[in-house]
Amino acid sequence: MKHTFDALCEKLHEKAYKLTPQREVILRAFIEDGEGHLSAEDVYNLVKTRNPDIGLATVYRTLDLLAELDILHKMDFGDGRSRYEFCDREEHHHHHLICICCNKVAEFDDDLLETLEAVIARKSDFKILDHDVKFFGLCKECQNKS
Amino acid sequence: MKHTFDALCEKLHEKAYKLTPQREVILRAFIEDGEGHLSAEDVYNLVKTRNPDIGLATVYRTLDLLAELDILHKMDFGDGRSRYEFCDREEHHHHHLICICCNKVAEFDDDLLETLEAVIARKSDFKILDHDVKFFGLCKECQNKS
DNA sequence: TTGATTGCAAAATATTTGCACGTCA
DNA sequence: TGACGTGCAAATATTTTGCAATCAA
Repeated sequence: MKHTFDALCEKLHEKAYKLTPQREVILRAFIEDGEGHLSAEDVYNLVKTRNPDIGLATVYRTLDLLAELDILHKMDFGDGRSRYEFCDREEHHHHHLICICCNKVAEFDDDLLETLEAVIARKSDFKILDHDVKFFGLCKECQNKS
Repeated sequence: MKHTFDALCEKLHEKAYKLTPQREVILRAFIEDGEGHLSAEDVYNLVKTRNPDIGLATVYRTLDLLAELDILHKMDFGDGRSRYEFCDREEHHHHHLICICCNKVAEFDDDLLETLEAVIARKSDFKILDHDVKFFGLCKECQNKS
């Protein structure tokens, strides 16, 4: 928790960006939120309780910044809005299980995908830098709904 | 090619939908286009040469319809617009390789992912119905640019 | 005939940008 | 102090929707 702020300060300093209350409170929203997968509007609403004057544009700009600094990872679950979570949780081997019934997003850890990346690298001339793997289906609760 | 139209007619009939020139010409755009991965605007532009009076809203409505009929598959490459390709090409084991430099989309066939799905099904209580796998990186041309 | 379908324009949604003002370093 | 950052409103971009006119079955 503390080290996340320290990392922010350091990375901001490196690129001559400034530490502002808005940036701090937005990062705190992610630290305090257990769920992850926050959208810009989610963050905006969380942050407004502590900082009612913050603008939505600032939230967007800050999320971009935090993604550029490799603190947050921007992702897309196909519902028309971008979502963000901490990069370090995205250690390249956790995948998202998206329930098409209740829209909950669960996670699954696995590194089998590295095998697939190795196959692709060998068979094609494509240099893989990142991947995005989503599984759509029914979560436990929705399976039992009938 | 012919069978695609027949499939359309049959599926339309089943649900009491009508076969209109607009629907026909939009489907034809996909048949005649080799590349695939067409966006609504791509389709609109292709179709306007034969049917200059068509409206963009009709294109959107028809793409939704064709997706509902399992003729097209709606997908999202994270560039802020939806793209569509024939369902039968999406036989659950071809993945997309998206170049982060030139935005070209290549494809890669593999069924290794079925192994991963089996692992997930066994270890979690999630019933997988579909998946979406994208790899981001540099295509051959862009690797040789710098 | 008649309900589905269309084209148009307006609305909705998510995100970005210009700009005057404010603030961190 | 001065460049960076912010809030607001307006602009974009994509997709959706209301509605009167049109068309397929």
